[in-house]
Amino acid sequence: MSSLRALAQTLGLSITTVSRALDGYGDVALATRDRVLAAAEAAGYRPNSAARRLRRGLTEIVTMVLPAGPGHFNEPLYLELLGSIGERLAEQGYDLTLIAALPGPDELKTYRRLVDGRRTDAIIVVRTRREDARLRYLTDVGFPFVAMGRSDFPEPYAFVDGDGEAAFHDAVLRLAALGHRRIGHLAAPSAFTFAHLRRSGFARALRQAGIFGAIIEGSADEAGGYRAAGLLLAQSAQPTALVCATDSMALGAMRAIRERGLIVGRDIALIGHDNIPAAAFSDPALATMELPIAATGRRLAEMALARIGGADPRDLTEIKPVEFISRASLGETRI
Amino acid sequence: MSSLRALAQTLGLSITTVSRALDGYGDVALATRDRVLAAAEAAGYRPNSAARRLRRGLTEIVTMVLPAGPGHFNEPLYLELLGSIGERLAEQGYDLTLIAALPGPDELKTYRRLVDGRRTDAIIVVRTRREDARLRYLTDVGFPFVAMGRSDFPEPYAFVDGDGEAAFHDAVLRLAALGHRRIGHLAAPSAFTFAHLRRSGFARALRQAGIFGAIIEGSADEAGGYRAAGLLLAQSAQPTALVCATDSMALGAMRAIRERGLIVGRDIALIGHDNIPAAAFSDPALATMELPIAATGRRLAEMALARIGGADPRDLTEIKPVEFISRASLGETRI
DNA sequence: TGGGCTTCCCAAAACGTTTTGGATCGCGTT
DNA sequence: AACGCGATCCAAAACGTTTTGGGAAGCCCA
Repeated sequence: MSSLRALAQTLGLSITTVSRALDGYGDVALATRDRVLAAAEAAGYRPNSAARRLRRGLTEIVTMVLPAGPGHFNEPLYLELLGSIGERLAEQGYDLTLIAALPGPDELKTYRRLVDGRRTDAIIVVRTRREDARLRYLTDVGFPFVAMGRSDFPEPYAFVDGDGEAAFHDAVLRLAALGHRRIGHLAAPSAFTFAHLRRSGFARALRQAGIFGAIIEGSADEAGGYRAAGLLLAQSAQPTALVCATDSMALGAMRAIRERGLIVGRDIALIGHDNIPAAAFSDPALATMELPIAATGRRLAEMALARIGGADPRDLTEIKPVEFISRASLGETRI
Repeated sequence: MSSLRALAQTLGLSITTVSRALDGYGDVALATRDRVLAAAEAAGYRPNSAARRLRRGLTEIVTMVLPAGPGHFNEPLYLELLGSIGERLAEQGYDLTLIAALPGPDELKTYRRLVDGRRTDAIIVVRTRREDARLRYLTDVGFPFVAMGRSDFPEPYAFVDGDGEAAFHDAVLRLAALGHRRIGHLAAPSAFTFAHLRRSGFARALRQAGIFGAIIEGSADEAGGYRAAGLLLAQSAQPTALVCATDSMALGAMRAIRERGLIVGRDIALIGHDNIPAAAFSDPALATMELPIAATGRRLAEMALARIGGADPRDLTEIKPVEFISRASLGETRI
């Protein structure tokens, strides 16, 4: 209905002029431009996106591939991230589309379909792994992408990440300052870079403070934390503090600790990461670390747009500081 | 590069024939068809979606509008929902796009942009309200949509919803059977239909069992539950059980209860709704009710596709049963 | 007067697909 | 011998936009 042609007809102008008026070219008389804008407004004109996309060879779509599936999908973090990314993209007239792909042999198929079918202008890769075939593939075909999180991938790529290494290093030193001398770490699967970095920061701080530590790996959810904490607490030299790779794991650990008759914050200090909503309301409230998700999402969106515009990925890397949030689970000074 | 034209050229066929061969028309000789399919496969041909969309007047996109913003966005439920909707849509070659829109005066603008710009073939509306201008608008302009949740909107529309009324009715009767005689309800804002229905079921059960109850409304998150529970517990006749509109509220209530020196599951029974991951790991584990989210998402996707195909919304309504999940917060039999 | 420069406008091509409305050929039927 | 018909194929139009490559006035200056 309300096409350029119709608008042009009612205005007695050519399609070209109307189009250029709407796009704000200096090419068209001011009076004409105002007339066109008024008419477009009145007619409720919205350019047909398919036509514009076909002509310009751009989809005006950014796609985020979610690590779907049990234990992966239900992280509150991602929803907030989606919200902020979408908002930022919308400011530029871009849409955010979502697609699920489990890690595994078929994972790349999803990416190939996106790339070959020109279904999107850029891809946002999340949950990066140390060895990540997705980054290799996208780099090889020269497709614009942005990663949330880092990878061992050697070539330059755009990313935003929290400084998990520093955050966990800092957390251990805090515990040490409180008097803790045996500290455990519930690590997430080390194939994920974020897990690896947090674990490294943890280990570095241990060495630096010259104190004793143990690391046990579990899945990054409540069940994983529960199981890993159970194993750790069964050891002879029980830790007096536990630093967990994620809040979900920490909540699982809380239960394991309770079941052993110990009290979080008194017998064992507990720290998580993410600051999920439930963390502030656990018993006791969970000390945690927070990466500002909204800002991260916006930055990811901006980087994606920049990559579409041809920006060099070398200029698009950002490691954000992580804020420590002290809560009751941290306990009082020890000794 | 790999366009129909290129394919046709290498095959010595017309664009028409190649196109029809790929679409499986009976119009083309079997031998030719095989030849085309093989060539397409070899060339890695993927139809340009913008061109196809322009020509067919379909976007092959379904859009979900998320109630963004604080206290709305961070519900784990929606992420899982997105995953299952997306998966089901992908089976039909449809993409799922996401857009954020806060309830408020500008909310409809978002919907208008979607509709007028033909940016999507169908819209999924979530967090329905009793008075919901979105349903009115979409119905008036005749745009295909599917709602997650019901509304007082009088005209027929497609929806999937959990039977919250029955679920809360049932929950109260369970508590009554355990001996509870004073039961409180932490309601979510009653403008939302889900909150209204859960409250109705609660109230109906009270009348039926002839027992005493109190209802306090709060926002549907931890903070709202904390506040509402605080108010309720400050009353003279303290309830012995609390039924909360959402798990998040229940987790907030837990903290309020603890702060008064009461023990959940002993002094006060507590029931939530949603079965969020944190519910199983709270202290004590939270009894709750669960709507199968994955199935709901799939159904929503199917309904959206059906509406795009022109199906009558009258045939697309489904109220799913809600499952009760008993956990420690329910406590033992009373009296 | 005429050439050159702006300013404003436009016709037509192009993006890659689907679909319409035949065209061609071979074969069996009348 | 002419006709009809099924089986294959195809040229061209169309979807609605952006962009290219000018064209027509109007004005200034020589």
